[in-house]
Amino acid sequence: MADQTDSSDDIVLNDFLCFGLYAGNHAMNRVYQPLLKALGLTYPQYLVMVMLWAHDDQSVGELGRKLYLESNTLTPMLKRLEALGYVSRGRDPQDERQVRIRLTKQGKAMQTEAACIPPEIIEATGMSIEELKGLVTKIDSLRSNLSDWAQERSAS
Amino acid sequence: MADQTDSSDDIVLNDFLCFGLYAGNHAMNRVYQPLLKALGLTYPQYLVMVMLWAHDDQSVGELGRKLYLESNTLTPMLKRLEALGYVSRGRDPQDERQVRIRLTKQGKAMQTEAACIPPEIIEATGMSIEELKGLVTKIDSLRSNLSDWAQERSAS
DNA sequence: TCAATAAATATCGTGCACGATTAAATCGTG
DNA sequence: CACGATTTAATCGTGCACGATATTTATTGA
Repeated sequence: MADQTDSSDDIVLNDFLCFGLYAGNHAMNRVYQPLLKALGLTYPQYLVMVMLWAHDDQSVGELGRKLYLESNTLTPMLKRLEALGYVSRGRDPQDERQVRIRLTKQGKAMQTEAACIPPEIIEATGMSIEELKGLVTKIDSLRSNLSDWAQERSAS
Repeated sequence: MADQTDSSDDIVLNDFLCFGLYAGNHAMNRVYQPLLKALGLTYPQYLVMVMLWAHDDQSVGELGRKLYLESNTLTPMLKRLEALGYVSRGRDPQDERQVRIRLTKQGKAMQTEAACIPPEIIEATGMSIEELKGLVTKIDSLRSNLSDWAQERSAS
């Protein structure tokens, strides 16, 4: 009985954890929203742009693996980004199955406009860089564990 | 110049933080999904049920304040829970503006079925109770800071 | 070679999230 | 009492997230 805590405690803790992520994500969204409105981007669209700024010319699948999203979510989103004039979409001549996403001139130019956002977010968190680094590590480790568990689950 | 770290570091850190919450939330969703499918609930619906199990008979507004959601999200969700037979919706006779949400017999009964979920989630996190407690505290503190910042922003 | 399989993307339907707006009930103050 | 302001839900439109399925291209193996 030393290796297991009180189960009612587990319930509460779990609820707070799942809810914490849920609410934390929403709160982050709401901080980003006014900042992104100036760029005409939504939060998920911004994440796509961040990925492309880091590494231009990626396939839908590559973006999906990094963002943990699939084509059913990405395709419509990328079409919107294309309609906004920030990316181009085109089949890869070497493998016509793939669609390659590239930044347009306008999309590249946005990176400098967006540079003002991260410092604002850091400030909004009200945490020190050290605290944030620790939190990022913990959350990523949590995400990784959860992903592994879901993976094993679906395999069985 | 001692009070500000390298700004390029900030950019990376910020991107990882926002993305961490985003991806962590998704991962949590994906762990819950197969468990909740047995109950016929979605993740946000489950959160509503958790709130009602803790305290039955709440108004839409009360639920919204706890879940950080508003009627535009809650009303359709609560109607679905009503259609599923888990809650009832009715105007408060004392204040006809309010709609009170109550668990049905079936909704109350589900609590015992759902009791098996939290321990599974705890296991899926692959973390110790102490680690989780620390993480929950940190994330909630982050959420609180972000909310305050968004609040001040919109006020100005 | 060519049919079966696999891989990559797209489509469709449902449910959440949220800004903006609307409608109804209540409250407050003259 | 009356009427404007406030509170509470609901409605509408758009975009994300995702399960299930379809479509197209590439690969593999008799």
